[in-house]
Amino acid sequence: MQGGLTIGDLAERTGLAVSAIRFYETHGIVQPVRNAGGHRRYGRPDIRRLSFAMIAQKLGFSLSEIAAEMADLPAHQAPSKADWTRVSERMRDGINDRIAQLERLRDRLDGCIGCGCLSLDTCALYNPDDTLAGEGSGPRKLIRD
Amino acid sequence: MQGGLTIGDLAERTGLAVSAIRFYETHGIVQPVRNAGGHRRYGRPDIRRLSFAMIAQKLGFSLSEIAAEMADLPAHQAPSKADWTRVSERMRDGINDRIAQLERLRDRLDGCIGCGCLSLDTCALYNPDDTLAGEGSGPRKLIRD
DNA sequence: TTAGAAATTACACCTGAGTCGAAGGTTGAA
DNA sequence: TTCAACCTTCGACTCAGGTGTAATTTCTAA
Repeated sequence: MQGGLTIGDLAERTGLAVSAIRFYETHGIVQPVRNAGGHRRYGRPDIRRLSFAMIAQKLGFSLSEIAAEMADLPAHQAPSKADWTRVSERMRDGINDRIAQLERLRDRLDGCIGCGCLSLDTCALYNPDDTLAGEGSGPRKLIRD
Repeated sequence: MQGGLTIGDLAERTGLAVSAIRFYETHGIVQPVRNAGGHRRYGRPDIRRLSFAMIAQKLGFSLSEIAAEMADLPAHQAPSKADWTRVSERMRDGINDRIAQLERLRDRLDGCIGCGCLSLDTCALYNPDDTLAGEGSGPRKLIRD
């Protein structure tokens, strides 16, 4: 074992699959050192880094966004209380934005219920500035006109 | 042409790519007939069916959900005003659910800002009943304990 | 009639967030 | 020393929602 947690230990402690932890490594979320045999060895702060990433994912952030957020933090070091506060405030703003977007959409839909026009030219639902699914890989072609 | 719109006509009228319309067909959203040469021929109601699908997508529904919704409606027929009202009310309910989910999440996060515990055992963010991304293919392994 | 536009199919490829399996190497306790 | 358990890499596969390409056929207007 010689200093550090194995990937299996980390998987057990975080509930993540071993494969997922390796995958997160490709995104720079954790950066384990290697022992003589080439096996990954993690520090205790990595548990917290992964916990952090898991929560951020639940909040709707992509792995790339999470990695960008974590890049500010020193590798091999757990996010401090101040770090967590700063990042979680940014997260809350993101959630609020999404709520507001959905509310605007719902209000527009309310205006349309019972209308049934579905006209490409006049329907208010056709040209919303904000599209729900900026996430994912939908049709990139925007509806023009 | 002999009766009906070509897939190109439909693409032009809806703003969708021809390839996307064919893809929607595999999901049962439109069901064109074929002419003697094997080309797809659409009716005018299909414009409305596609418009309907595009709006529903914006509202966050998957193609499968949309197809299920459309299955109630007669194929080759435009959704009537009553159909549209019924479906759009269901959609609004879906949006409201998602807003409520996000609000619960935000409230929990608010409770955690400044806490910084990130403890697997005690953090309220770890075991939320509702996960933001029920969509997509995230880690299927749930966090136990 | 004939050029060329538009249609057809089938298959490969893309992102994101992973999972799974094969084939082989390392570790650590008895 | 042995041997199971664990680890390594790499590539393929998943799912959604498509896009792009190739080879071929059909349609339409001059």
